Amino acid sequence: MHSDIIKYCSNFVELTTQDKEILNQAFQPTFVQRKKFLLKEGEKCGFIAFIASGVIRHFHIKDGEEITCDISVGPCFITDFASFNKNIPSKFSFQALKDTEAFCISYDDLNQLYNQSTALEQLGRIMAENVAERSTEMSLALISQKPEERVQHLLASRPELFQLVSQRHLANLIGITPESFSRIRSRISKKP
Amino acid sequence: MHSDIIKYCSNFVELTTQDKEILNQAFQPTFVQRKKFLLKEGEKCGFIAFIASGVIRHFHIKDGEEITCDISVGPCFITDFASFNKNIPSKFSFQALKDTEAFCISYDDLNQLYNQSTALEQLGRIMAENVAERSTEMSLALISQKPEERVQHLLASRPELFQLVSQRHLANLIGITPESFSRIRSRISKKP
DNA sequence: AAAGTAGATTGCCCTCGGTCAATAAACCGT
DNA sequence: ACGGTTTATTGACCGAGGGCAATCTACTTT
Repeated sequence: MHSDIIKYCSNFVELTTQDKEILNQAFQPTFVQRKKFLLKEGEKCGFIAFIASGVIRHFHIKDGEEITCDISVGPCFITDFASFNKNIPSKFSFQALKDTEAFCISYDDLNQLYNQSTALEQLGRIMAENVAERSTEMSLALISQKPEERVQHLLASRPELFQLVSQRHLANLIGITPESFSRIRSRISKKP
Repeated sequence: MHSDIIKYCSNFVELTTQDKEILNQAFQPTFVQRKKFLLKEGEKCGFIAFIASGVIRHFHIKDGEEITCDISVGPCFITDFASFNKNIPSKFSFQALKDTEAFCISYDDLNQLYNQSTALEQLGRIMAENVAERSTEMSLALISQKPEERVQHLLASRPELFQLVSQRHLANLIGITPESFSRIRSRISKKP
């Protein structure tokens, strides 16, 4: 629902009635059917999307292969900041893995919105900080842990993903092949 | 110099005379001698630091080993958002590799500053977006490229680092051992 | 200048994960 | 329910990178 944006954002900042009004008007509802795309690599990512419900897979194509680099489960915000801010083609595609209810706002509308309310500007900052935090943590995991540790960490920290997405995508996410992912899993379940 | 903050920030937002005044007052100068620490892992990172000049190595300790996960060359801002925002112990140490001129602001002072000026709130958002962008790119490189590609990319994109930091640190940064780093480099210089 | 410490390089061996291929199972569209 | 496609698992083989140790060099420290 449209009002989910309000509910979600209220977790981070205090919104006035007017702020809520602005949010409601600025975000355009966009339904994305399972397997369809919210963004295709090479296009400009001219929006920030609030994913009210559903699941979005972020992937990049390398040597003809899709590399899944993130899985976003609603409610959350997604965008490609590099493309969004610099107005350049995106390196990523956003594909729905489940029917997804999204609400999008364009660059210009967003900046206008930022100028109208400090709470919203603050919200934008907090969202960016959260992305920064998450991907810093992800980089650290990738350079400091071995594949087997990363599998264990994934099992422990995001078990819900195993119902939502295929193992080949999960394997990409932690930088290994689907075959290794399968082998490591079976190795883990035998040993412990 | 203190005024470097103003110069740097002006690249991102328009600052009024008053904004400049506020910035000057809010940031406390902190000199960090080569090899000394701006932050030690386990402490709370209660500040955002503007690095006016110098070089800071970010590292995390894993199994008793230092894992260098970022190198920040001034001018730039650094912090650990996870620790800073949630007020929890940091997973990182910040060590100066060169004598470093930093200017720090505390959490409370920063939030006060955000309330005083939308330009500064905006600045905070843009800094966070930049971190998000950089570390998203870093994660992608780690999951989509092989060690040899990452070495080549590092050589191409940040050659200046080879003068500033030891190879063992650069090796960590791209998730390989110093020995492999050395071997891959010599392999590269022979082949093409 | 000497001694001691840290970094870089190289060799050897080994392991883990990558690659390729075959099979089996689950999923999909019609 | 059917045939076709995608996915998961397993096997066999291989090779890049890891681990360890020895050597050599460069840098600090006194």
